[in-house]
Amino acid sequence: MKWKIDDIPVFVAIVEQGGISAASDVLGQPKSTVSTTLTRLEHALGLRLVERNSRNLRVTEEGEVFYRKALLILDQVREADATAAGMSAEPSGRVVAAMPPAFTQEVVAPHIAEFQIRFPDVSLDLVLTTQGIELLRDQVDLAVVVGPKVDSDLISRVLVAGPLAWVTSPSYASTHDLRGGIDQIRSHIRICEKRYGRARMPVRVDGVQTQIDLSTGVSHVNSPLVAREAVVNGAGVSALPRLYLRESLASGRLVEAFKNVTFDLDASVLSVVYPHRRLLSPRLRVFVDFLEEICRQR
Amino acid sequence: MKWKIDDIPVFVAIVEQGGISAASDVLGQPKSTVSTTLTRLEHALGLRLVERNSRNLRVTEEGEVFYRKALLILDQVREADATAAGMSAEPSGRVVAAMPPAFTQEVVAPHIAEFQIRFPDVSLDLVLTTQGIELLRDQVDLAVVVGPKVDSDLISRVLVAGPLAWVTSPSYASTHDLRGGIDQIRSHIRICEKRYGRARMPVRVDGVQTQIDLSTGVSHVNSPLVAREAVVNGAGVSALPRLYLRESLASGRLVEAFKNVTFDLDASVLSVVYPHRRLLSPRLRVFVDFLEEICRQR
DNA sequence: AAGTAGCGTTCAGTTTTCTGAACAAAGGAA
DNA sequence: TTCCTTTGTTCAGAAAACTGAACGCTACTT
Repeated sequence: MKWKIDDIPVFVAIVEQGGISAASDVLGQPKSTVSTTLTRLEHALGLRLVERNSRNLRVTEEGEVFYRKALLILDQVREADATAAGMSAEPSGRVVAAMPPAFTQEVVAPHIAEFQIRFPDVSLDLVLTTQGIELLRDQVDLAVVVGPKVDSDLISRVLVAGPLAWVTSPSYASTHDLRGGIDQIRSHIRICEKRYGRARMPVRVDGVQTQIDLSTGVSHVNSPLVAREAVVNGAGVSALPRLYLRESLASGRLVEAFKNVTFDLDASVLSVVYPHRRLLSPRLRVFVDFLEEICRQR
Repeated sequence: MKWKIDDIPVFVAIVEQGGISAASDVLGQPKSTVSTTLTRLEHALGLRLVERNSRNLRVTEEGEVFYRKALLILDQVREADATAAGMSAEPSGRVVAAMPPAFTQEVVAPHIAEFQIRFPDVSLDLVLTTQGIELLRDQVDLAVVVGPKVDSDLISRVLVAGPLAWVTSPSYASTHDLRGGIDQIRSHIRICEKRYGRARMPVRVDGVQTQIDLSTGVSHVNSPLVAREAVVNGAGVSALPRLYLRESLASGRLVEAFKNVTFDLDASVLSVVYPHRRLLSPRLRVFVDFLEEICRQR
């Protein structure tokens, strides 16, 4: 096929307007462009579509037949254009998001209903994952990941950045002496999240930089919620992101401990990563905004 | 609408082949062209159609929707292309031809049935006219005209070129002395076609160039058939194109006279004129060929 | 861990298309 | 018959698109 589909609207305009000058007015193109376009189409098709001189124009029989076919093409083109316009104008469709289980259960789940009310045409496909995510390979739209992700291709926006807090159950606190130096403090820590379970975890004790061993003899789990439940049930003291502690502290199920032992800022960071800032579809944009909003509220 | 319809086949190939390199192989285009074309389409639509890196490609949800619309466009494009290919390959449709009445009745009419058998999909619309023809103004495809028509725009092919012949009825010849000089000859000419009715019609008498007055005292008519019938019925001698004399001479209804008085060659010329040599539709081409053939046979 | 093949993207030079200006032609008005 | 207006066409310069070459990246192989 040697003809250009983009010549179709020009040909249709010539036929319908009855002339090249009139067609150029309607198309908003110079008449030399319109004239040359018609000539090119006729040569590519090997058909004389229009007989014309400076005063008369006559659509040939072949031109009439091709014109009707051209109208069908334009019908479909307008349909596609309208569909594309609709897609880029309002949020609809499915968002596939990979997120950590704890974050999803504790932070996102309570707000899903409200998101659905606001954006009825957007469906969520939430993929709880504990492995590293690659958007393209894993065929997901976006991901919430631990850390301030920096990637040359991806856009990263920090959702949560804050310190950890030491917590224990009231009963544990009332039956144990939580005072003392680093060694005494260390003896109370029996479980913590795996990501913090380092042999030399940097902390400040009374403002003085030091390190604490959260590796040897401390149980690890890759879920802040499980660590939290263990502590609620008497498993000593643990350091957890404040993100997951709001309700437990408010209800008194947990109490803060070791207030003189603090972590550096941003020990607990979660980011949302997605491929582009430009041409981000409306539904992705609103979901990212939604995640930012619910994290800001905590 | 800011996107190019010609980008559609490229987009469809990328989706169906699952990659830009594979699509470029199928399309026969450089991969830089394919890559740039996709990028341009996405920006024009304001939609990310395809997520991709050097190893993975994923069609977005918007891309899937637009792809289905694109398939509908391509369906119509293929339909139009096939229709155009059919039109340029075999003769069909209507030919509108303006021709002189005598020529049509005497030369063309006897062969119309045979043309219709050979080209069943071609219909003829024969316009008998005695006025000058302008193809575009009069909305006709071609015309048979008197003379070796030369026009900057039109193609002209001579159908008939030959001398006139002097004829009379046998009874006239047997009751009149047709011998003598130019003046005696002149006295027998009482009717001729208007186009030859000139005061100084060049002829050769016994090979010697001279002129004969066919204007004064000679009846004129713009039909060779009417002049012929008049002569058959005793109206003296007339000069007529051989084109119209074949049956009459063969049957003995007319006999030749003044064999020593001849006209210059090409006194009687008919040409077919049509707009173009290139891009001549098949049905016009076969009709022109048909006219040439039936004239050649006479 | 290092090397390799093949992917998609980008850039600068080449090619193609677009178009303003000028021209020839047609038809209407004077 | 002459003049004028508006048409469609053509050409040369400008603008846009194409593309070969080079590059960075990814995943597989050694």
